Amino acid sequence: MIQQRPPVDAASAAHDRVYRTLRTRIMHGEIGPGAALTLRGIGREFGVSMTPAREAMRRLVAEGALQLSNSGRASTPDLSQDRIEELAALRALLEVELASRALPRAHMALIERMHSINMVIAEQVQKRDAVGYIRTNLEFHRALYLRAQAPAMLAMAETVWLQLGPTMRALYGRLRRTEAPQYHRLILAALKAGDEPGLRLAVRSDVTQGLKLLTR
Amino acid sequence: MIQQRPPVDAASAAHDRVYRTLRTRIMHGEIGPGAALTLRGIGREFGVSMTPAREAMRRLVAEGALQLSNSGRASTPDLSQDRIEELAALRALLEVELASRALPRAHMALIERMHSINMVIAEQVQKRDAVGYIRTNLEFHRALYLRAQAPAMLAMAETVWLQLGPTMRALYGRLRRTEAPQYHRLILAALKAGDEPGLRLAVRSDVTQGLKLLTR
DNA sequence: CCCGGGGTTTTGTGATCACATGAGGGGATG
DNA sequence: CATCCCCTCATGTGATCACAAAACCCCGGG
Repeated sequence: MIQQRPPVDAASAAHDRVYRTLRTRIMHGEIGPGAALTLRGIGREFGVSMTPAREAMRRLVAEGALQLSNSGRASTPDLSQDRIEELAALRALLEVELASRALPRAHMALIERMHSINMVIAEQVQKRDAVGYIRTNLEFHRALYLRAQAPAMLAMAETVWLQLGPTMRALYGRLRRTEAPQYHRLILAALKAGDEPGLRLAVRSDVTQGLKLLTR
Repeated sequence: MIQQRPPVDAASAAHDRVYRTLRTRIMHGEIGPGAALTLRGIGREFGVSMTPAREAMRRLVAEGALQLSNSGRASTPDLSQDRIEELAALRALLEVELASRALPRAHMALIERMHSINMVIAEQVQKRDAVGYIRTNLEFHRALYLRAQAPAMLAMAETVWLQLGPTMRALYGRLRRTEAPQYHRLILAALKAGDEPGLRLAVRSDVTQGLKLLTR
């Protein structure tokens, strides 16, 4: 067989490329809940052998982005009601803290950038673009949390997003809304005012609102 | 080569056995910060090839139990001061919530079990058994948090424990204490009294006390 | 005594293969 | 028409190998 040897420049390793692509796909809700993934299928799609595909899959399983059946088959998780509520509670816990830590460092440039991101969200809601909505919504939150200077905490929050990805797709897919999330405006207002209690409440409301639509 | 085929009974898969063993070792502080691990070394120790060793290592890296150098070498993390403080804050955030959720379900049998675990901790402090101390201390906390019925949250807390494992070893190794942690008594008292604010404060104090010894 | 250079060894990455097992489908039987 | 069984195929697991690069070591020069 032809053995080509691409450079192993850390970030360009095959397993890492596969991992990042799949991770983004799952986090953004491009894959619905319960979808199955196979090692040879992934390998075929990315033009690699089973080895890097397996490493990427293991990593995603470790982060909760994929579930393993008792026979080793991997699929995106189909979360129970309890699990969804628990993950929403985790989002609230982590993101309220992140927002709180970011508040003193949130200058006008950041707020303006978040505002423009929110405009994009409004467009995507109009266009019924569920994946774009999820991606841009996460971008909105991440822009704020990056200012918290708390990488471990942000990583944990992203892990929760990852676990909720496929479920969020199912949620927003059936959602019939025509305007951007109301709580984003509250978040922006609290940031401008330097109002920490208001910010905490607005973030908590924003991250738990989606859940409400699933439980009823 | 001799190809022996052990049963693949899910939990008995080689990569899983390697993973669980290493995870326990790291979480309990049996490995100091900055220790390097090699795929062939792990394979040799567990009598397996590089393949399951690699999967176990990747999984541990994904959970933050191991760091990857820019050339792919794995080692236990040597945490910066900021990182330690952040992880301590995460412990506080998660474990206070877990304790709070466990409180209504904490009956007398649990409290007695936690009390007896605390006795073991006192013994291990006497014997200067750092690893035993860490292990039993985690057992104390886990016994309580299991009652919270929040598996995702507990998993996150354990991930934080895992990242702090090697550092905890370094910490308790240099610690010269002769009695069990004072805040455990406060936790037990608050549990008996059903005092939620007291419990939250006691847990927060307990998980952040160790940090204080590192920062001064 | 310190520092750099070159050769050797170790190490991670990815491909390929053998094997056992679980899943899926088709046909026979009630 | 439903149900169960068997056969086939697909899939995960683990071993082994080739290769490139990083790490290490030892020695010579300053």
